[in-house]
Amino acid sequence: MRAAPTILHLDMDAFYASVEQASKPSLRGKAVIVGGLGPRGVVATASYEARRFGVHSAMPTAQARRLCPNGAYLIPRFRLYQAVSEVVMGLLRELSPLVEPLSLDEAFVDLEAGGTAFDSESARETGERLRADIRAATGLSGSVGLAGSKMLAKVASEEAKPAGLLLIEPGTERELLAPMSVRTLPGVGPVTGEHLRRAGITTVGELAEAGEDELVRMVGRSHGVGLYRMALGLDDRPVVAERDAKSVSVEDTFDVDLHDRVRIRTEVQRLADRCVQRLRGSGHSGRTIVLKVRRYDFSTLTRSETLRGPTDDPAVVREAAARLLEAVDTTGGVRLLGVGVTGLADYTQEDLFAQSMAAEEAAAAEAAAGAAEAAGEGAAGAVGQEGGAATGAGAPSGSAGPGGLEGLRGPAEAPGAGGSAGEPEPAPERRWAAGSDVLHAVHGPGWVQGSGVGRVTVRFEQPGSPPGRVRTFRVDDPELEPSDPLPLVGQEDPRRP
DNA sequence: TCTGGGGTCCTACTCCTT
DNA sequence: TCTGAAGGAGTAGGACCC
Repeated sequence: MRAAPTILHLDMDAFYASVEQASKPSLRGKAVIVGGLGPRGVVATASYEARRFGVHSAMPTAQARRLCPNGAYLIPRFRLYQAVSEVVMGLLRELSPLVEPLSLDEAFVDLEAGGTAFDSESARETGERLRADIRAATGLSGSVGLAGSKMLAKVASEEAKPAGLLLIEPGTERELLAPMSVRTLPGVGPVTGEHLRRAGITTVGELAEAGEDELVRMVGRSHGVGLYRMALGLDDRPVVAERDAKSVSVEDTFDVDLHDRVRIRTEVQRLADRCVQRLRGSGHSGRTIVLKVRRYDFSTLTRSETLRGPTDDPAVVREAAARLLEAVDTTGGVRLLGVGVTGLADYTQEDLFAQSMAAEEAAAAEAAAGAAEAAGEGAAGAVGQEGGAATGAGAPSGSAGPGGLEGLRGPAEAPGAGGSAGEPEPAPERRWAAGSDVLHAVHGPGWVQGSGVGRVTVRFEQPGSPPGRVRTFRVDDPELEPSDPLPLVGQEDPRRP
């Protein structure tokens, strides 16, 4: 084990909610809940004020609303969080070339490799300076853990929350860990935790006492050995700056279960296209196509197919996903569909056979679809409740997904809006998602506080300004338009009148 | 109104090849 | 030619993390 506590773990406090509070002065000190706002949405992050009401991550938003009815409920704005995260990661890279991001708001840094710390004192100074720099650059607070290993540094930052710093001195690890819950250790979730509890093991100390053989017997070889080592405070995993992605996937949960087979097929095709877009965006191709289906009863199954070579051809992925779907019984309804690609490569060696098959099958499918349409309303009739775009039933509750401003799409653009037959549609009503940024020609920048019955309520304020005033407009007010988020720290927006 | 989305890793099993 | 062992690839499911 390392002698010096020079592994730093940074964890930003209630990151998404804190960014929203920094961005919207009227929300500071208030309960803010960021997550999916649809009927099946869940909480991504709750501010500390909201946590006092019992709201926490992964809780269904509906439950959060019952616990905290007066909170501000906002959709995530991933592009903004990404931008803030890049600022924070930039500060970490000034400390060391060995920075391992775990997510937008968390990272490990090997301070010794960067020459910025070599003992407890210099590590603590570096950690304190980092926290100050982050606050100056973003206005946000982060918690810092310092220890001789990644596992301990992460435990330390968790203990330091919120807005603190904890350094675990070498030699004190076991004493510190012993009284902690086994759930403190990474890799011990609800299932393993319950498993251990039934065996009478609830603390890390009891885990260490149980011994390696007993743990292996209980939770399997790999997990058991790992748990035992962690219980002793042993962890020699290095900080790894570059990690190759191993899979790319997209999935949608629908507000209402899908029953219609045609609609399910269409959604799978759409997901396959989105997945390939992502795949190409990351500069990869992949060899194994995975279809994920969560049924009405929440049971989840996956089906996969491995091609002869990696592909990034949407037609190939679509066809593979469609073949996999054929083997799945969707009777009873489907609440989630997903398409993923694994076995990634950074080159494309097209499976020519698959490609030509795909082209042939696509042509055949098109011909068949044309024939079905010509045959009349039969297929459309089977669509049943999900077929109507007007109700929005069956639309994915994807507001928690990347691209946060999805909610601003008009119904006609929204995925899952349903297949509309050739009739001309009236102009869709503009939708304004709670929390999204807007710019008004007269009043300047603001954000959507709420909308409904043809009205949208906007609060005009920006980072650095005092809490702003609220005004209500018609949803189709031509002077109101969606806009990009403003930086959290820095100059006021010049567009402000 | 129960339970998101995007990942990683591990285990167990089957099938095929050597 | 048949049989069994070993190992790798593919597949499916589950736990966990943020």
